[in-house]
Amino acid sequence: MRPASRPASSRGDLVPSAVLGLLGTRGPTSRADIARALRVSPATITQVTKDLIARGLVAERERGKSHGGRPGRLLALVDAAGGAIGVKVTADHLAIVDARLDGTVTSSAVRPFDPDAPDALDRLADALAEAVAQHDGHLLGVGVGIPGSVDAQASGVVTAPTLGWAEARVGDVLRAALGLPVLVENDVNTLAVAEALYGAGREHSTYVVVTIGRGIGCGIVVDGSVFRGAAGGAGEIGHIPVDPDDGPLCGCGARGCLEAWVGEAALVRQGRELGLLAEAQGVHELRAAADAGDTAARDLFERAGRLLGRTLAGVVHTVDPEIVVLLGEGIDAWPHWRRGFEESFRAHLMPSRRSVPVVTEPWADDRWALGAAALVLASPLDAEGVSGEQGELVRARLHVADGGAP
Amino acid sequence: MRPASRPASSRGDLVPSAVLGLLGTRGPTSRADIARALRVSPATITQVTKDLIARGLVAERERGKSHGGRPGRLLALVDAAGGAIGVKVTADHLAIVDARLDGTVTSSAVRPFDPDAPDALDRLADALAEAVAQHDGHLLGVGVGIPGSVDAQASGVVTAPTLGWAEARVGDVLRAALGLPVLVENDVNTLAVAEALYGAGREHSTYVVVTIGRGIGCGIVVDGSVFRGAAGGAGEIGHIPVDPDDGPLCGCGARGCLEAWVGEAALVRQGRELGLLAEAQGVHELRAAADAGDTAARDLFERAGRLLGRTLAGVVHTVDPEIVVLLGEGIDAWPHWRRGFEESFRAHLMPSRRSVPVVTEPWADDRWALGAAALVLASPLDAEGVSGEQGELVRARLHVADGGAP
DNA sequence: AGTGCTTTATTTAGTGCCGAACAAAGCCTC
DNA sequence: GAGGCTTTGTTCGGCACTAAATAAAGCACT
Repeated sequence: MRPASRPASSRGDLVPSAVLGLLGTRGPTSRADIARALRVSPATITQVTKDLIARGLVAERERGKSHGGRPGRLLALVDAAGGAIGVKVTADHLAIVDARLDGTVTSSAVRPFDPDAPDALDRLADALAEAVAQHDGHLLGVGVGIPGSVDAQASGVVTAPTLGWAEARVGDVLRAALGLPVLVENDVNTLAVAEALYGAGREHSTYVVVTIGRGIGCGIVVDGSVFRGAAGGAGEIGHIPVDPDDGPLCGCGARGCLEAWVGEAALVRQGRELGLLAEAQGVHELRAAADAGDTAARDLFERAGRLLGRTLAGVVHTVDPEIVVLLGEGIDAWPHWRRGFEESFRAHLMPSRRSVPVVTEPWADDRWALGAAALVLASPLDAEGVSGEQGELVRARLHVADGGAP
Repeated sequence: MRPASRPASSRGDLVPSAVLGLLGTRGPTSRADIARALRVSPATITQVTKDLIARGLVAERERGKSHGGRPGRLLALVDAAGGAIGVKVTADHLAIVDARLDGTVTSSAVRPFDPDAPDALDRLADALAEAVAQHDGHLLGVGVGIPGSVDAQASGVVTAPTLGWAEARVGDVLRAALGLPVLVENDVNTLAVAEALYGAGREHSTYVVVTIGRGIGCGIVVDGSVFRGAAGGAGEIGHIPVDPDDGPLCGCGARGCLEAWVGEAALVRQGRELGLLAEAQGVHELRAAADAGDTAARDLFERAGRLLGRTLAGVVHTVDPEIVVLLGEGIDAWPHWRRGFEESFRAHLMPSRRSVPVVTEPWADDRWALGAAALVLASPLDAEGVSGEQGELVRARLHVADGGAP
């Protein structure tokens, strides 16, 4: 039988979680504003908040401003009602953060990591267990960002060539070891989720988040939630073919992928071929050369920008986003990419699309891990059930919060 | 204020419409099967069908087969409980069909049409009024397929360069003239909707529908409903840049668009440049030459296939569909495209994506217009509210069906 | 001050849908 | 054919949410 055309729509009991999530991300808000933001009736908000106040999760604060009528009573979380651990897994290290509902990071750590080790998953669990033990307060769950494909956030079966993992049951192992809800997602998608909570998502509902760094990635956000494709593999724009004559071999096995031209390894290789870099030098030195005015280095970045611009024009035609957000550990070289990018990108867009905004965001080292934590912190807002059963568990934990009132 | 992160989710009252839509497209079905297909509880189906039977819209039929237990009573629409008019607008003609809920076409017509005429919209309304007058039975609404961008199905503001229309208020004009619900959509998206109802949608929920013909288009279906992008412009893959050195000028104003290489006009132009076609000859003769074994013509199609294959590989990486469906008035030449396509497409896919199925569907002249009609016929199944207020009106008309019982 | 207007919050009656228990109707095995 | 198993369909109590009416609280005019 055909899969039902309508996705269960998981009715019921979303509003209390949504209210908590909203208060966590937006701060004090009046009942009327909550009702409008969540598109539910004011009556519902009255009922729900009455219950939340009785349970000690939410409290009334001062009066808000009048907008021409009776001013609202602001409601706020009693306390940072929950936190989450986020981890980004890479080929050589783990980045781990402890974050609160409002997106502030309370602690941050980096650990060496060998994904090829036979007990790699256990080591990952150990590192997370340590972070969990150090956490102070009520912990909602653990988010994991993976450079690869994840079948579903809730199950967490991972296939990641760069880590040498195939069908690794990351979710199951970590859940068993930690006894907490665990959400696993492609690393770029975690950034897209974080962006939806704390970044572009505040202003827009449909956009793409493009990462520039070791690889080229893309998270697609549609109506406020991350679009994953049929098997969690949407947004792999690093492997869009960009060269008619095949081009360099990519790590994925195909030829002429975008990433094989403008990924970090490709840029370094080109820099060495041009004699710009010595053996031990990397992309950092390449950028320094361009900063210093080296025309060969500048041309190199400019070519990369042109290629990226042309490719993103295709992505924009396919997805039709409101805006494009650029991010990633390579973003500090963007001024050099930009010259090639802007011209090529705009020239290849159809007129109705030509003014789509492209914005860059500053980058911080813990950004990947914060994205993973955001996965957990966003699940109360996840109406479509992308986070599945594990999201339910996070919501359940949010409800039994021990309060922690002073 | 930021647009709410959750799309209203339009609670309530969806099930009766969904039941009618399901019975219309699937034929007689037992209550238990309906409940499973719609993912609602059997209790709800009992209640809803009781009401529908009382109102004369649905009737019990013979017993079904036993699946090891009590056999179900099949339920069916009392009658083809409604029909819809669909029209496809092109630069030189209108194709109009009258279709029933199950997708059968009861009448079909083609009228000359000049979209540049100052009263073009009134002429369109006249042609549709005639079709409406000729319709026998209960009419649910009118669907319009447009080769261009449509802001939203329910409002129907059209920007279509090929028709010379900018911000044309197609929906408003037709609604005023016809007094019926009118849904307007990009023509490729109407095919995607039809596919969701009667084609690939029966087996899959996330896929892309690619049209080959005058232009190259793409409808993206996600979880059973059409993905439109931020402004209804998603899927414009005909304007993905495919040539690093700019390439031929496209109708959209940019250079090197896919469509400028493999659209019908481009193929004909290339055929003429190669001396394969005389002045008055077109793509039909080009295909005939390839059929007859002309190697130059064959190479021409093969090159087009390679280019399409490479581009679609990029689309597959971006969207991650379960399958790719090929369609369109140019599909009869597919065997010639295919040689170039298959090799190029597969070679540029990453391993995990390499086995994505590509299927072609037979083409008929009224297919575009049937797609437009499907827009209306699908709106009872439209849980996400893509069809908006006009979809509500279609549902309302479905409910007050005059029955027409024998 | 008084009257109206606007916005916020609560109360009340009602609806759509669900879960669980139960009844009905066919196959199976002994 | 008697009971058991399986699947279908119904009943009933309950819950989440809503619309509409009402109260409450501020501003803006006279």
